[in-house]
Amino acid sequence: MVRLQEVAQAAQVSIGTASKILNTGTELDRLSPDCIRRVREAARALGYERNYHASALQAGRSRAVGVALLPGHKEHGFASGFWGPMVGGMEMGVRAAGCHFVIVGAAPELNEAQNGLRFLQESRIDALIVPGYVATALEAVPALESSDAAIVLTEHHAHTSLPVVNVDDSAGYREAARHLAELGHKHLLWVGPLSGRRGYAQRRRDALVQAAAHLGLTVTDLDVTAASGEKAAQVAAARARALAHFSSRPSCTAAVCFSEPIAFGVCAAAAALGVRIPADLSLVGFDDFSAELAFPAMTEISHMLVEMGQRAAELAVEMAGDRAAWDRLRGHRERIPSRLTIRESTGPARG
Amino acid sequence: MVRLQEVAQAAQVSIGTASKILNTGTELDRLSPDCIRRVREAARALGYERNYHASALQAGRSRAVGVALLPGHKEHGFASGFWGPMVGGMEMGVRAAGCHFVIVGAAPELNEAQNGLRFLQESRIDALIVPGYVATALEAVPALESSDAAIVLTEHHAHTSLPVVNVDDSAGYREAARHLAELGHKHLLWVGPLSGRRGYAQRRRDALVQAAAHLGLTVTDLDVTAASGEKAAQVAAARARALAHFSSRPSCTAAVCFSEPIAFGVCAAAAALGVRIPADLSLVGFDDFSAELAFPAMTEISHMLVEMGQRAAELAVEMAGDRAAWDRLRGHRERIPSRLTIRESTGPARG
DNA sequence: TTGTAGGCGTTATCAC
DNA sequence: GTGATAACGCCTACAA
Repeated sequence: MVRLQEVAQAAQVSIGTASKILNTGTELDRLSPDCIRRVREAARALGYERNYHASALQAGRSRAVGVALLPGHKEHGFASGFWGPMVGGMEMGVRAAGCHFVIVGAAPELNEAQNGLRFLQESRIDALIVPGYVATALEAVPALESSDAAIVLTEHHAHTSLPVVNVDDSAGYREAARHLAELGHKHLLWVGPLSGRRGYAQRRRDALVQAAAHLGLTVTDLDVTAASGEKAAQVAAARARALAHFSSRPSCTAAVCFSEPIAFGVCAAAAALGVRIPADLSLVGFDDFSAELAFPAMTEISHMLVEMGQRAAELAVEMAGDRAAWDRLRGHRERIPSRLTIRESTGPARG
Repeated sequence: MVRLQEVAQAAQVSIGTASKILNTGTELDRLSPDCIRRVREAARALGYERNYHASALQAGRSRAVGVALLPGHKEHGFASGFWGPMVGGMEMGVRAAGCHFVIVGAAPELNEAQNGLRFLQESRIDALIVPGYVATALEAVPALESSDAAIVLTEHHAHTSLPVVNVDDSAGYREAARHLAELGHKHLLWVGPLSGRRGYAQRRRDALVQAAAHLGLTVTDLDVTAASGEKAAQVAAARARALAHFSSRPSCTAAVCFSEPIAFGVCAAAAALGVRIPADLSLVGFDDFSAELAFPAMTEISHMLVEMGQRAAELAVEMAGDRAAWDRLRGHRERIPSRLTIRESTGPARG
């Protein structure tokens, strides 16, 4: 390891001068260009790199942001594709601010969120992001809330005074309705769970219904409530319901689904019945994780997870910077609009 | 922030004693139980957490492992599901060793791998993992190689003296052949690219053909070479070829595919033709990212990416620990066998 | 413009 | 059993 000391020696300057030139970049204008050059060259020649820990120790902060991925995220995320895009977006956001990015896992006796809190206290990270979606996240919130630190939540719908970044499901459904209206569709089919107590399904359907009404379209419901949360169960349930529905001559020329598994189920039913997509039926999914695996490639509404992660990271970085931001962002909520990605499964309404 | 100093004061001991008790845990047996208790209580009461940077600075190492995700990984990974499982596995491996896990991104003027090298030099991380698959990774290797540091590669097939963890594609195809043989299938169809210069396709097909021969099964080829690397193009190409193939009465009762998109294409063709899966045709895919979206849920060979990431992390941790391991692991290669996950798309051969 | 002293929080060493 | 002291490498402030 090359120390600043050695660089200074090689360049015949004091360690303080070398520090200014290489690391802090302050008062550069007051130093002789020759001196600056000498130091820079010496550093390069010796392969000097500043010691992160020494620097962080003295600065009192780490320029690092962490994300606490709770157990549910991993299972959910690995399978569904949630995790990758969101964490990727965070990475981009963090990186853009010149900070670095740490994945906070569990520790003995400490779950991920608690460990994140510890990382904050250890000043191993300056800010923490805690994604929601899973029950554990909710439980963790009181502790987070009371910790008075730089913490950002994502996809969190319960009360909190911490800043939150959520998806706006509705935007994409409005876009979908508009898109289908432009293609001449008059009668839409909503395919999704009608009975579950999950707010998501209701919000999504409401968005579609409202937008449709606004555009003069009707919406018929096709209830798909799968036996389990497993994707395969949802595909199968949707397929079975769609099979039944499309066997009688249906009046709807377009189906808008609650989720990707449901859309794939409808797609499978269509293929089995010889219902052509999009000629006979336009199909819109939601999630946008594996849309290209469908045939034809599925038009889907995307959560915009990359953007969500990125935005959460930006807020985290903002909070990491100055404590004034903690107050400024108290109670802050923002919603990233979901967006329709048009592919091959939507087309002009059947004449 | 609570310093060790303050805890020591509160507990009426010296700072050195407090350090032994709270952080290093050495020589605990030589201290009075009462003293230990006092210190522990004071620490808890004050909410003391060791300062990570101070500790890392003095120890000369960070107990952190990084992964350099090159640009290609992100695009590839976000879309395909590579990234999530692999990084998740790494996280588990790193965590199990009590280290923490950093995502190394690009920096101005530095790509991810180069930045990873810098992180190593800065002793911001003790070891670095560089996943392969993408061209950038290959280009980065010479620099990594010559850097004499704790670096592990994954899925890297060119020459290097750094330790490498690769997938063993073949294992899963052997399993698939055995599985199908047990179900009474005699004639298999290989569906994949035959002409491309990609080693992957050839290795996978070879594994299937060999295993089949061994079991007394025949293998017929169905060449699917898509116009582009896009998944949708591969699905469409596979569907078109399969449509043609299955329109004439085919002798094969089972199809084994090169990839998940190809398997989805075959599945779509089967649905369109009324070929029932698995009653008329058993279908095996490869990748295992979205197998549950198919109807019926697709039997697929999994890359075992979680295991791969985990194993790479274990090696990285081993190298982080002592430099002796650098030599011990020079030229080390290991292969994680891919594995068949049986779902609903395979069944007894059509009588 | 440059050098130096002091401190960031922890830990290892060694006398007591 | 315990308590000073000197690193770890960098940065700020102040003196020269």
